[in-house]
Amino acid sequence: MRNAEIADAFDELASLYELDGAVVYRVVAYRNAAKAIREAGVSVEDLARTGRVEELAGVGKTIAEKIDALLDGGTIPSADKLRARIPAGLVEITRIPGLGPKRVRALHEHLGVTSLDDLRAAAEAGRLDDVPGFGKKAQENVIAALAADEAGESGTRHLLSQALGVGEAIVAGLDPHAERVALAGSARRMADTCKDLDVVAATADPKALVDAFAALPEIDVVHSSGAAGARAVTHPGIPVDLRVVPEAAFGNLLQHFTGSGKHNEALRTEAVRRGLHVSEYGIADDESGETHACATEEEVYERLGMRFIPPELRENRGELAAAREGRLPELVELEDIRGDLHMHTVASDGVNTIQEMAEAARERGYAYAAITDHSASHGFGDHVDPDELLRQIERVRAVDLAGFTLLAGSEVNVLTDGSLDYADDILEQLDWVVASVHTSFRMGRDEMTKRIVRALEHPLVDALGHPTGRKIMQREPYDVDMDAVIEAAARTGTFLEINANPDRRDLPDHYARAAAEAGVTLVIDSDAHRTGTLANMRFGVATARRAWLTKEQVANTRTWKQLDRLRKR
DNA sequence: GCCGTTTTCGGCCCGACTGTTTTCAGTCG
Repeated sequence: MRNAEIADAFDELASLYELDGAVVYRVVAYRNAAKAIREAGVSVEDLARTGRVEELAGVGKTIAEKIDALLDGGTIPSADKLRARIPAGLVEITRIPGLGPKRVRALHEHLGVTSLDDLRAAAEAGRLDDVPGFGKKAQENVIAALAADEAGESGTRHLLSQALGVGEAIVAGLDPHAERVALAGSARRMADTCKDLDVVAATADPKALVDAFAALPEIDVVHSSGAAGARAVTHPGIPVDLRVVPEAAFGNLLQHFTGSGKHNEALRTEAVRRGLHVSEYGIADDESGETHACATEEEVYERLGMRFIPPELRENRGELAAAREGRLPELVELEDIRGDLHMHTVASDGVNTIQEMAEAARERGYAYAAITDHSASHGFGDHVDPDELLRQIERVRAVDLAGFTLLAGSEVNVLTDGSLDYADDILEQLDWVVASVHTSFRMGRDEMTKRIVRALEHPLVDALGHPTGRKIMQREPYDVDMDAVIEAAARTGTFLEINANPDRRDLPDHYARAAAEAGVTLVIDSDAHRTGTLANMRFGVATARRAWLTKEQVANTRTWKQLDRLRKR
């Protein structure tokens, strides 16, 4: 059973208990366990089978037993019992903004509501008034929320690349009007997706700043505004929260709104034990009775006895203990990247020539790049047959740019049996080989695992491209045993790619971290199909940073000569 | 239900906002 499936089961169990009226701490415990399972990086089923599942933070005896029951019988008995009592539609209703577990329970008990349709009928008939705690306003809100839900306007997440574009424009637009302004939230943490944008600012004149905010070209409509900030929606439909404080507390505000929620929760729990209470306004000290405002984030962490934690690490995945003990990794940076080893040209589905891609790569400051067009059997777009590949190699070798090495490579398809679609005598003539799965995504887990492991075992495969095949919010990863893939990469000395395309970011951060811990070297590639998208490298580096990777764990922070010596061939 | 440089029991982050209330519970981030 996949980690995601086990995690889903515990998220469902949490929702069921919540609707059943269980104490919130129990609900929180199940949610925390679900998060730990989802982000585990190694197979939780394997951990459970070997009696090690309680090593996960947030998983104790009871949840370990429930995992065993789930793996053996396919369901969690306590969830079965709750499901018999709590209609499935109620969980759906809690997704309506403003309707949490308590109020949904009240709707169920007083009106017999069991689904979104029931809720709509009750609201339109004006029967919500009969429920304690519900008034006229609640009725209006429910009707509006149901309409927004039907129009698909609620709860949509946005790719980081889209959110960042808008967020950075807003920050630039506010910059002349504020002492300090910065993007916070999941965008600053460089998460895969963002629900909204959080912008924080410091100024002595909040009113003027809010007015400037409302007048920005990116802002479509402002929903509410006051001295503390404003809430608005941008033209691309991304909600934005602007929060304003005096400059003296800017560090607290930035720290608070960068999150993550889980990071802050754990940070504060730890602080309370030392008599300190952290909020967006400062750090309150029980002993002195005073609240100390921090102008910088560095000071916030310092006062809590920790090193500064880079935003990408703030997910409550062990960063607090590491910061306290001074063992945070020195994370890889965009400036460390010396070359890009996966890009396409007009020879397959790219839009620029070899020369153009090479020049653009050199302009980015790289010392080397590999041209890796798709291989012969590629099922879509143009393709490169073996004879054409030999001519392509000649064309690549003919490019002469001072101080820059252009490598002849290929993104070779891994066929369904794990073999490659160029013969070895062709592959041997290439400087660099990325092997990728592009067909038969839905094959069974064992078969897919064998297929990929066989490709990793090929002596001429330097790296495995986009190893899970996921497309963020569009396509699930292949059903593959990633533990086995990581083990095979470590054993054979094959690099695993972090594909930097913002809708892939593949390997995902939790697997990249597990891979590095298993001794695998990662390679971060843009997979650019035009000169402009070479700049996607930043998203790959962000994923690497979220995976706690250092410069040493990333192959292409090295010179080509050093990298050549590091690889298996 | 989890967890432990005060604890194996008794705690478990912090504040804003909303709508419904005469002082607060519920929801959200």
